[in-house]
Amino acid sequence: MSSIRVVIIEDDDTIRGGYCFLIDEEEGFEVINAYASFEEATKKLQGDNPDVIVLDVELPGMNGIEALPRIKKLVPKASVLMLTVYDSEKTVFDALAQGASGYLTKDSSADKIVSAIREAHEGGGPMSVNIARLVIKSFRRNQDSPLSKRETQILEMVSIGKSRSQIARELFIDLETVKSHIKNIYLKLDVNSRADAIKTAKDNKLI
Amino acid sequence: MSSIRVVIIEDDDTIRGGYCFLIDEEEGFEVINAYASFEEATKKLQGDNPDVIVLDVELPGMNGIEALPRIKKLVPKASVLMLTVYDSEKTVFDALAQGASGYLTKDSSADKIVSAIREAHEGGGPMSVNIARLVIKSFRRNQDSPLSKRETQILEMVSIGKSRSQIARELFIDLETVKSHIKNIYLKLDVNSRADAIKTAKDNKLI
DNA sequence: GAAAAATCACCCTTTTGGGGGGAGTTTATT
DNA sequence: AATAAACTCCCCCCAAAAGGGTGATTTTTC
Repeated sequence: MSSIRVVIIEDDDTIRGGYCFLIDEEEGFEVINAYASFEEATKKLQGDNPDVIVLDVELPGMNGIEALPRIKKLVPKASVLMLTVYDSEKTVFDALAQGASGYLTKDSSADKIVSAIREAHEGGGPMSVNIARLVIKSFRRNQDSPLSKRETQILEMVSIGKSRSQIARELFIDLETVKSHIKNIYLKLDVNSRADAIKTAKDNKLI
Repeated sequence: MSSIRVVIIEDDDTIRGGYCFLIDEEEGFEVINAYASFEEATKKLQGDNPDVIVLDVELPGMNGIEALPRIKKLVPKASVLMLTVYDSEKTVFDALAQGASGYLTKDSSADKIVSAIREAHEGGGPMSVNIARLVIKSFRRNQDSPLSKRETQILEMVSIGKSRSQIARELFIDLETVKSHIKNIYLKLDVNSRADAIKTAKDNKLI
């Protein structure tokens, strides 16, 4: 069984050194290379042929989020584990959308990071609890929505681009009924267009 | 410092007994009650005043997902930790939307469950790696989209209900240009309506 | 039995959407 | 330097859809 080939991209010398040592020491892990920036890594990354790349989000020059799609292009088979100090919602979701395999905050313990690398390599999705909390929160619906069940259902259909008549057909109700529901939705949300209704609803996690 | 009050709802006698013992034994935890179904739990739940509820998804009678909103209504301050054998995408997301605090598969080790209860109580979002993997996968964009950057951007705006003219205004381009982009999007996706475009795009994770 | 939700009806005008065609400029990529 | 892809804008057409007003009936729910 060969070792998991790890590459680290992290600008802070101390942290980089620490991770290097700590991961390389671990049984079954091998740190191939460590870079202080994406620019530095870019030419040698393909040669390194890493299984897992530990990528800092806050990087000088091109940041981790911007670098991620380029890295995926250079070494598509590598799993990328994002490492960050800040857990801002947008950054996390952007990273996940770009194909990050996992997301850890830097306050994670050494063995958490090591096991996260292993999990990422095995196809798992390691996440620190505060990141998971963010994600879970983003899924959570508002429990006291002003909208009725039917209204929520219809707004959901509106939100995926369905027309009134389509909705009417699919719910086996009259077009007029759909109009009426949408009118009430607009009233309750205090908007007067589909786009505004969708925005308001999403902002308030009604859909 | 008082103990974390835990209630377990799980139909399998053996598993329920095991969890009961295992959690109650733990320092700082107290199992107040354990039920075999939601129906059984429903009357006594408020009196139990739990901090964390461990809720099985596969329950006889009303299943865990259906029970979840009712439980949240009975004891809103309790964190609910879902426990399941199956990790189907829809079930997981439904549970998270209904306000589950965390989601574990039953193959999780004893101390993982205990620490998950603690994390849930502390406001974290415990998730087993396979669940996290699901969630991450759901965020991941298709890396080789047929759509151009601009087209993706416009489709994204279409997908949140914006009209052509709104899009034109916001992007500082002509209405005709937007039409043209949308025409090309339809061509590439082989559809001929907004709703179909959105559906196809989402199915293929283009947006 | 009152209130909220869900259903349907008919009026009106404006905007939007989808399809057809063509054509110029910029930006990559080779 | 050349080709392709992306981005931009222009014209035509017309049916469908959206939004607003006002009102009424039935079913659920509390």
